[in-house]
Amino acid sequence: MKRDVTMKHENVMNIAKKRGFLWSSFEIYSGVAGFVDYGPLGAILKNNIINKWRSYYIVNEGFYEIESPTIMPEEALKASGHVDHFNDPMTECKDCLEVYRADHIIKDAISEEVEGLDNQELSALVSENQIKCPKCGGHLSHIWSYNLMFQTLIGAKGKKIGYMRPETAQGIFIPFKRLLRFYRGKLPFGVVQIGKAYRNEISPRQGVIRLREFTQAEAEIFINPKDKSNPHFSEILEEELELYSAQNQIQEQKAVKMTVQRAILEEVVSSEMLVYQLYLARKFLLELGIPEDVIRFRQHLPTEMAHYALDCWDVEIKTERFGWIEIIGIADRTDFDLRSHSKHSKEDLRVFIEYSEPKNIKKTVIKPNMGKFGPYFKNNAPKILKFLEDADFEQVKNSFQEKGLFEIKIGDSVFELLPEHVKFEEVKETIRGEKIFPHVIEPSYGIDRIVYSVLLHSFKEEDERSYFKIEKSIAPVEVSVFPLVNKEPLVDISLQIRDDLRKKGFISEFDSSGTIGRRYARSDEIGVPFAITVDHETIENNTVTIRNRDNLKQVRINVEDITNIIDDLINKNKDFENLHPALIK
RNA sequence: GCGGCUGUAGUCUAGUCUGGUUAGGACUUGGGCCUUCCAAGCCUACGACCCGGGUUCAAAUCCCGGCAGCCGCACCA
Repeated sequence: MKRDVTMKHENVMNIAKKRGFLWSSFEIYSGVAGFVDYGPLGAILKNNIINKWRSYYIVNEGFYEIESPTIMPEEALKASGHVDHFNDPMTECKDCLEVYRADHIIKDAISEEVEGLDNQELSALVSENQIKCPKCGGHLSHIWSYNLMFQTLIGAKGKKIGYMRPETAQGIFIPFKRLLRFYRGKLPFGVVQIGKAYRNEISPRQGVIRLREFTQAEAEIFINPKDKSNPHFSEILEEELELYSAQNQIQEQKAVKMTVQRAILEEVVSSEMLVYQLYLARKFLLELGIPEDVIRFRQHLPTEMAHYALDCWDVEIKTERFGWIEIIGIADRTDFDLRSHSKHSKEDLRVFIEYSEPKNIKKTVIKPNMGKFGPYFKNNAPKILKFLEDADFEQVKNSFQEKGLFEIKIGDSVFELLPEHVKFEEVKETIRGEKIFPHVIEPSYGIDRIVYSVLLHSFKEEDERSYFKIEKSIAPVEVSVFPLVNKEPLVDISLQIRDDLRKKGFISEFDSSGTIGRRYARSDEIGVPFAITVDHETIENNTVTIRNRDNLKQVRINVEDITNIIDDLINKNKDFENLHPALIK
């Protein structure tokens, strides 16, 4: 039987809605596309995923987290390029009402690069070249800007334009000087931020895959452009990655599985630091329970890569409904952002890199003979002095030999420098280092898409049973507690056990409604990994059964051992099969 | 944004074409009975015509607008 490929997606989303994982927002007001609510279980799941992310990047990598505002002033986003990039010029056909990216159809029509032109210039091109609707040949409307950023006004007078941030990254670049000082001036260092970002998508229609408000977890790793190594590189040489390089894509080949070592040797991935981030992303996804065979790394084609990026890889997850979707982007952003913020803010955002050995250099400087220089040039002397600081002495010397003078052009004026005005002097200088803009390696996780991937790939349908096989370390509810029948004293004992579990920090639920089978089914459906059942034997010998969601097996354990055993299973990652084998029923 | 299709409890659905009594059913859920291990059964309760306007004595039903969903196109630095 041929299965509808969208079935699984539908079923997952239905249960997610029914059981409180994901809802579309503002439902009682008909909803607004591109926004979702995380329900009670969805919110825990999302937080569990985020906390695992923190354990990777903050605990293991030693990066620190910051939190910056979600509203940003226009200047900051001008510097980052978002004000220009997010203003897409649009036009519409007056006849067939088709809407186009104006720059795209102009570029296609006249085969010229039109990037950077404003709407008026684009409109002029349309009329000069008599560009018509590519579909029906109709007249095109005026060109307007569609801004993908949500705009707002800051302050009571509402004069200052602000935008909801389109990515969290900028919030890390802007306080770079403070961060550099926090890390005591030494590269490399990493900073992370987890939070909401906003993009006013034209037509978001893929549910949680394309949201107008979404959660990003981003790390910005600042490194020396001349040293993109990673201290753990030697430990991961033999790790395998499914790499779908730009070359593979262009030549219409398949993705290639290769070791980390080979990826670097063959220059498939541009740096150790970048490939280490790919490895880390894969490890993280596997630990969330996402199967290996639905993960791949796709390199951006030169044409799709942001203009500032040097190398960029998407971590993609295979879905039945949407094909391969990007859930993590890992880019080498070079020094674009810091350089740009530095230019716009006029703050020096460079890092002083000390050479391992100070460099002693000899150079010849042009030293003015002020006794003659001053009286000769008079009030022009200061600017000529400044000019000579950067001048090439060889050039001056040669000019003296050939013409007996050297012409200095400053603005519209020309000055004649004579040999008697200066002397050449050889000086020794010690250079201890240089100031550079660090490069940035950025892993950027789309948390909402990861939540979707976790739900999608943990969903199991077996016979009459459907459930989320959510990795136990991120399961929203950790333990269910049931009385076998809804009778005292079983109910009372069950409630007591649930409360003990809660006191030990486990999210635990009690259920006595319906039959035991129904309760297991309800518990499975929300992915609770373990269920404890209180039965008649409990009264006799103080034991209960613990049931494993994934294989329905039960083990009888002592009531006193419950919290320790749950702790072993969930926090210490102990295998259910290795619990008290003598007691397996 | 454009075009087509669709909107009835938490879910699936009858009723809409041909306007007319209290919008019917199943599943789910809550309460109770029964029940000693995987959605059984019985009793009982809660629960809906997407929103706004129009036509009409009367609108879930016809018309217009909005919103949302699905499909196609476009868009997705």
